[in-house]
Amino acid sequence: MFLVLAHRVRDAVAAHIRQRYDANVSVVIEQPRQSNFGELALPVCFSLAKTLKRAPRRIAEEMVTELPPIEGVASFEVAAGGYINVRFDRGAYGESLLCRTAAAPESSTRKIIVEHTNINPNKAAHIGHLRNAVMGDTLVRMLRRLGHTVEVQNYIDNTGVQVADVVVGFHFLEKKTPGQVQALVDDPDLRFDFRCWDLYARTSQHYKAEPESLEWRAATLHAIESDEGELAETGRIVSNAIVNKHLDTMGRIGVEYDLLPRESEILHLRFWDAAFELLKEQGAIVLEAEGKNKGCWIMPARLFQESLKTTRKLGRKGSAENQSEITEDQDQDKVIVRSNGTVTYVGKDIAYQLWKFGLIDKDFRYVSFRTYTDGRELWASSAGEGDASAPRFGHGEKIYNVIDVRQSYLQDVVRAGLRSLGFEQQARDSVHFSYEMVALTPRCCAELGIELTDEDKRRSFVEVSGRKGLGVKADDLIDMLIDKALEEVRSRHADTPEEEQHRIASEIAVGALRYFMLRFSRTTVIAFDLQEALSFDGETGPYVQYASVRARNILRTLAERGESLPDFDKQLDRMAFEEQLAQEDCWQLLLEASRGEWAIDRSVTAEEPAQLARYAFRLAQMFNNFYHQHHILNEPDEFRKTFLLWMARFFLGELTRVLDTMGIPSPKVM
RNA sequence: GGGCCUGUAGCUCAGUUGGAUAGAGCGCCUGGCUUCGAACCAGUAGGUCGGGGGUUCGAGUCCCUCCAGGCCCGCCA
Repeated sequence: MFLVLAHRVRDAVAAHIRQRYDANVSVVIEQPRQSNFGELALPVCFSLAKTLKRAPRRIAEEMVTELPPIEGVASFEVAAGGYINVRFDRGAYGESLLCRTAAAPESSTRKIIVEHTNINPNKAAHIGHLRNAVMGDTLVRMLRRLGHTVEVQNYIDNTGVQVADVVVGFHFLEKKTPGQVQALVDDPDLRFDFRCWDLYARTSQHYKAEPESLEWRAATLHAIESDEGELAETGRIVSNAIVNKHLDTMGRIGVEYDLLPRESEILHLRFWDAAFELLKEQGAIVLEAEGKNKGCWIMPARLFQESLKTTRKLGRKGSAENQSEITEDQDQDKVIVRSNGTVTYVGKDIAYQLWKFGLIDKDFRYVSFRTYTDGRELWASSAGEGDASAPRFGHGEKIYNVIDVRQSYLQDVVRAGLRSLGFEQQARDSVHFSYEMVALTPRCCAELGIELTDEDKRRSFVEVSGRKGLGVKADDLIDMLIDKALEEVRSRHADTPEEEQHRIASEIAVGALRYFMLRFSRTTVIAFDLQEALSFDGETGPYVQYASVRARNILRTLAERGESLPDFDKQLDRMAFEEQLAQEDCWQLLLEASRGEWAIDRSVTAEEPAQLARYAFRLAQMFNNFYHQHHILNEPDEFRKTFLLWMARFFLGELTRVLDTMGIPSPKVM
């Protein structure tokens, strides 16, 4: 509703300005700094002042008297140096929310692909992976809420060095056969992914101590790529088992996928060959005849350096000066195909990105990988037969790649690849949804018994490292959150059955975790602090969940007292809202609660999920305040009580939807 | 050496394409549970927005420069 009205005002004012002043300026809508200024603020007169060469305040005064009436708007006011503040008709606004027929968003045929999680299938997931998955999953939920068709892909690099190193550990260090590794996977008393976590660190240490053992890695990589022999078999066992563990972990926090495209199929179905031909034809890559890259197919540096400049906000001032900086420097060229004929990681990524847009004449075959409890099917790529009933994947029109910021350079190269193939639009529609890493504070390391060098101890944070085994496992963190929540739940609801207690604790844990991962903006390094992450007070997921529980409690207690919920449609009308909403705190809460869709829209446009988290917190905060001031069930005035009950119910519905958009459950009790 | 990001209250962070009196949480201090359960609410204290220039009606926000910190720049993935 808020969004509808805001757009109506924007369009009406823009039309008025075109007609009256013959000027075409974009009408920006802001939220006033102070709530008593009104519901919308228009700074448009400031920009208009430049073209009209008149004082902004004068223009505003003139415009306020000349603007035609707009449905739902009560008044316009001039403020400060030339703002136009807009006040809504409260009665009409309330009434429109009463008989709201949640207009289903127009579903578009445009498909958006979001790729996220992408964890190497060689060890347990850690907290950095959680940030990726929560951010990606929230983006998906927001897009779907806005009516988009979204396909979620979780890319599995099952042929890379990371998997190879764990295979090396099992085969060469522990002398285990594929059968013995499979036995470890099947052992119910063993966390296979935790076992691999340690083994991976051990193998890395071994390489350091005995560099000649790196031959094992080369042999294993080769075996995995050709998919022959015991090493390859162990590789399949490891990666499949770990992928399943990752899916279980993500399932705990409500993250699901549609497709697992696997690197093994990118290789075996020769996606790269198709992409290679295209790149050669278009001259995007060239065969280097001499120098350090002799015998390699390379992408010249100027391609992605120029591409960078066009993507970023138009170069600096002197472009001539900049031109000279782009030199024919071989050091900067990016090798795509090695001199031995094998393709690099970026090359495969370009091929994959082309496939996602439907730009190469190749497709995977698909097999079902698992069925989620809600009945949704998760598919995986396959080089074999494939299932004819699989849906059509790929062919996206916009692609979000949720990958941490350290991959920016490679993502730029991928985009440059598209651009030099002439796919300008697709390059623009390839979004690197980047985010900063999750690091550990020295204090956190100390609490977890992780040894640090003296140098690291002096830093404000330490990077997570799988090779060093340095990190916090996702499942460990989730377990800690559940334990802490369970303690609280037990002390508050001693009579509740244990199973129920555990369910509530899990919901609170998920809320705490997902909110924590969302509340920081994407460019902020999260210096992970255990105590901070385990907090349930203040700006946290449980705080927001608690507000919804309070609203629910009011409605439940009403029923327990034998009173029935009033028939709001009959008892409330425009006049009633006008009267009740004259009270400022009620109006402000209602207004904020009705802004959910607007918040989601803004969050997607700004490509910043943290904005939605902050909106949810602000809304919860306002309700907690409201809750404290109005003792709804004891309200003596029946009419007012009806209104307040409606407010509680409306708030509950809206907050629940926003929480759901962030993948945060709304517990029945807390 | 080049590219990107960050610097705002004691700590952790927001700050809406330049706009009205710079905000929140935590922590500290004070007050509030016989209530729809306090995982809460109210209040106090706490700021040269890293430093210096510039652009204009207006700068935490844009430009330049310096300082500090982080990430990336491989025939690894």
